Amino acid sequence: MKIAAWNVNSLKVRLPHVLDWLAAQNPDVLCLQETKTEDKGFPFAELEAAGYTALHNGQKTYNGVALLVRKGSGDVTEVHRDIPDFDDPQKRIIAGTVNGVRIVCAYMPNGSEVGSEKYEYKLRWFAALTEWLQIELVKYPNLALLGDYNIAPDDRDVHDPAAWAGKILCSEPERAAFKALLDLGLTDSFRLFEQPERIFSWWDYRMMGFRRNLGMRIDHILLSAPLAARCTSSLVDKAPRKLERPSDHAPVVVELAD
DNA sequence: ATGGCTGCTTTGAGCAGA
Repeated sequence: MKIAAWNVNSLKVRLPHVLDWLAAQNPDVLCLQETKTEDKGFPFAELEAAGYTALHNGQKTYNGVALLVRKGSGDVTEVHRDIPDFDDPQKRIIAGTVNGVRIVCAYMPNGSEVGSEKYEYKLRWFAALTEWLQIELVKYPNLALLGDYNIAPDDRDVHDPAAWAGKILCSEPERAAFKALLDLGLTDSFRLFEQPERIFSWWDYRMMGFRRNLGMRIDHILLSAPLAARCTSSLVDKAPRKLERPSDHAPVVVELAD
């Protein structure tokens, strides 16, 4: 089973890249972040024609997440939107069960600047997510949490750790929030394998960030223990970042043995 | 050196992203 996550930074703009990537990679599940559209305007028909069932939790202009599930990979059941008992108008979560795997697609808050109101929201949001997943993991032992975490968990995940020390995406409270998810029994699939140095999943559009590989690894696939045991690969696919008018994020992909 | 790109918005300067 191949599952992936990709922050597309507007699905309207990126649909051709998404369709090409689905055709080339044939994933069972692709989780999208930052669709930036309401259901009205979401390309259900185009994705259906490409062989994927789409489930969307969207809003106008900002945020928005979607689950794309390949027809033939099994039905999507128990579809769920948003963090329960967490009052939040921002559409950041969609979950569903596919082929016995609980897929939680998440677009974590950016946080803007350490100490800002948005930063406080980010930390509260992570606390609510963690509390919810603790319960979910009892119900769904085979669980994958994937998406744009907006956290670089380690200095290895930052192109210039000294420059970013204590800054947004790298601050200690954010890294502690990431670790709190690991403490639930989840594993960063990327670190299950030996990886080359300086692998990132996001590069700033400015200053030729991609060409100079000035990036951060902030998109992650966390797996519960039974899924980590089945994981045979975890990587970042840089190819779509090289296309014309790319998203600033690249897809992250794992494969699970049957 | 606080810019730099890109996408969005009651269409055009301002916000947000990371």
